[in-house]
Amino acid sequence: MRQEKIANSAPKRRLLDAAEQLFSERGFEAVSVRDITRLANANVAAVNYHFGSREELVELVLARHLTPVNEERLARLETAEKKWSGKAPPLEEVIDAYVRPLAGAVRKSELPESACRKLLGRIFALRGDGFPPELEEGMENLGQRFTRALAKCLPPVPPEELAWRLHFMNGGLIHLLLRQELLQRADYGASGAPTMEAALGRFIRFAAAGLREGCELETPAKKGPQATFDF
Amino acid sequence: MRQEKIANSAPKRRLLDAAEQLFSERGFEAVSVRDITRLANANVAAVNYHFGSREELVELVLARHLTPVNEERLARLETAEKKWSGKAPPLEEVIDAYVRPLAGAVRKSELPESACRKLLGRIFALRGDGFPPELEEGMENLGQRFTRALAKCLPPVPPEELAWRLHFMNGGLIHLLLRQELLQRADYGASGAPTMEAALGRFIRFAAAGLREGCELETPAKKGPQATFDF
DNA sequence: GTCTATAAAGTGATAGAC
DNA sequence: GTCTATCACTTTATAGAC
Repeated sequence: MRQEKIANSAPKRRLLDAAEQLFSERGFEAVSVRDITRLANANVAAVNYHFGSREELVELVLARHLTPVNEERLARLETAEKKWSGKAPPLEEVIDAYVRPLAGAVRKSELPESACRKLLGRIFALRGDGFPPELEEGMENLGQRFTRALAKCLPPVPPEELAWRLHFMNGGLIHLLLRQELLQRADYGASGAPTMEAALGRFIRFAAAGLREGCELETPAKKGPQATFDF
Repeated sequence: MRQEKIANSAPKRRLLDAAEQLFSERGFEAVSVRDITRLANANVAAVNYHFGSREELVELVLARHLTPVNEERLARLETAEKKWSGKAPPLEEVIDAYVRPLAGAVRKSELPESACRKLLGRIFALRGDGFPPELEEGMENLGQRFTRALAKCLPPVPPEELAWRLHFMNGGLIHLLLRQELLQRADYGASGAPTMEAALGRFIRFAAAGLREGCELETPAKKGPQATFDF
């Protein structure tokens, strides 16, 4: 018991922090054990002693950041569904349940905002290639759960079309996390408001409009100009 | 002169093909010179002899695929602008100029469709980190050129908001290229039509709706429900 | 052009001293 | 828990034989 406290204390923490920072900057593959121990001021053998292997450390980092986000996503979705008791919640509220937990994770993390944001982006970008089966399954379930919820919000959108649109949405979200610095001007958000919240607000509106495409026009008259352009 | 013909013949080609295939599967960082020479049935020294170094080979692959795509993007944009002589072309037509050249590149390439698609995705995902300055500059110019064109299509969208929306759009596009296999059912496209064209058609409609968000409602009455949900 | 041999540096992991 | 020393590879690149 007392041992566990010692095991979780300073050096292990330092290694974890160093690893997460480097992973966020360079990606998981491009960081060596020696890079981590150097930054953490620890011995070369420390990673293997504390985490078993480099691979186990990577999987720990993945799970540590992914699991709470996905759990909160599901919790928020259930809250929204209860709130609207049976009926489909507004589309924006479902998307909000999907993306808002990312802002919470960034806020709660001890990493700097940009590092945590990029780390989350790296993690989601890894999905389907290099993900441990347990996390892969969690993402799969989450995807199905939200797909069903969104389908209820968007009855006119056929399932295959919806799948594609959600794919585009996920791409936008990953890019938002991973490459926000490509929008170099940092002075967008007014006052001291956290950038992440503002960015997600913009994202929700963009994604909602994209997902809804073709739904809002109940009047058949408006369908004319849309058909003019052929894809 | 005769020497150049020999230098560009079979072995060099085989190396290039092998490299592109492996890069598309694993990403540029995860492929070693030995992986390439092994797949190309060439000697370990062949890459250095034919391309100078691993890095130069990577940059050649980047330029080979990126440059023609970006050139066609600009050409199509200019064609569209001439066609509408001064006035802003329809939004969908500008997005089309931006994304359709990707389908052309995939079609023209000797690589299998999925390999070429993923390779292009890997390339665009690399932008801003690991891009040679020349290509970085080209992407920067292209981005500014299209941003101006799209701003003309979307006068009600403020510049910062447009920048964010284009960022989301780019993310969706990269994800479409890189991770299309996450949409496992391959039987979406009807008949023998190339998947890439169909996917881009869907993407254009999604992106256009997202970019246009808030523009189509001229009637102030409709703004009520939108403001109900606060971001 | 192609090949072998080798240099010089880096990788994850571990045995065993302290 | 920490550290050194070391193993067994792998990496890119090149000199020099053929």
